[in-house]
Amino acid sequence: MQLGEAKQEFIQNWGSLGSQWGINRTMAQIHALLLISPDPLTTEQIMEELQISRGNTSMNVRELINWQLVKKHHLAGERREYFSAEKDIWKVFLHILRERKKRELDPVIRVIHDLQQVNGNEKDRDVKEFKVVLHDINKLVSKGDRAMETIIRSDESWFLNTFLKLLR
Amino acid sequence: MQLGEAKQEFIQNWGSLGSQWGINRTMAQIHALLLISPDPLTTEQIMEELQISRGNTSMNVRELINWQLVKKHHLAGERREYFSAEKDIWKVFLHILRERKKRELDPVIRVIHDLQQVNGNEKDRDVKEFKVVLHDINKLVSKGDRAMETIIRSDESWFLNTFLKLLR
DNA sequence: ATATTATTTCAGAAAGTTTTGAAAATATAA
DNA sequence: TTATATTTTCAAAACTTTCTGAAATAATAT
Repeated sequence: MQLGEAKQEFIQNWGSLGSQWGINRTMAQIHALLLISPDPLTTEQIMEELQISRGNTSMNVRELINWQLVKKHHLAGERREYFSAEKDIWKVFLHILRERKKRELDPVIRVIHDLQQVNGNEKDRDVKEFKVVLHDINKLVSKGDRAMETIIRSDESWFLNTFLKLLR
Repeated sequence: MQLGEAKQEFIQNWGSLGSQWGINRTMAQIHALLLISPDPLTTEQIMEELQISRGNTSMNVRELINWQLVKKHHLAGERREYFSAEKDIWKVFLHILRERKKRELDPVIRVIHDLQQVNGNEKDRDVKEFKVVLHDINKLVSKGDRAMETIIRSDESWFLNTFLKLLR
């Protein structure tokens, strides 16, 4: 397989992986493109490579910057902005984990906590079942939350060497 | 807050959590409804509670059964089928993990492996960058894969007691 | 066997999401 | 300042996914 073909394949796959996990396909494709580019790219180059519009590029690059997966470069004597991706794949993973925890897990934890305050007679089967399920979910989610916190705070070597060797 | 209201809230939230993670909203809502029902429900009851069509109910219940999150009951002297959800939340988590690994991670591992066979001069910056990125992704994904395998094979008590206490 | 009730299927409709592209805003150059 | 290059915004269009509902199929009862 030749490089151009392999790059295309990689970009398409990264894109569909993203969309299966609720991340905009184009956002994931731009990320893939920047990941495998040795040098930062301009908006124009991204548009050209992925055959997408200026607006689409602008919106998704901004979102990638919010996720801290991509950063802007201002080159001396250059009007255009250049963009590059974080290349350390462990950091990429941590940024995504942190962002999704903040956007999704944290709100869920709040809702579960509120719902556990439901009024009702404990002898009522419906109330009992509801409380049991919420209690169990709360226990698991809290543990997941603590695990994520630990991973987010830890560095790669700790995680890979200590945790994964243990799991083996 | 009263029970009815709390149930609705829970179903809505479970549904939107699902859709953020690429799982059909209705499928997640049916799952939520069955999770908090002390007894199995009929198609009719699910349609009524969630205000959805027969077809939609049928398709999503089948999908939940594929994921092993829901099972059918045939009651003696009853023509209709009843459905209930797996209540052990750790098992729910394992079934989802197993299913998504099989459907998404496993194909990605194959693609990454294939793409690493790309031809090209190592001195070419593009080729070099591409290979480095793929090598790094492959390393991380393989480790994630092994971690998931271990979790899937382990039972609750092992995981919660040994691993999570360690992470604390 | 036929009738009755329940379930599944799937084409078209509805709803939701993403993308375009032109206009507005912003930034730098002359 | 005005001109030119670049980026951002957002309404409408295109695309994707999900849902409906009626017809087909299946299962049980009479």
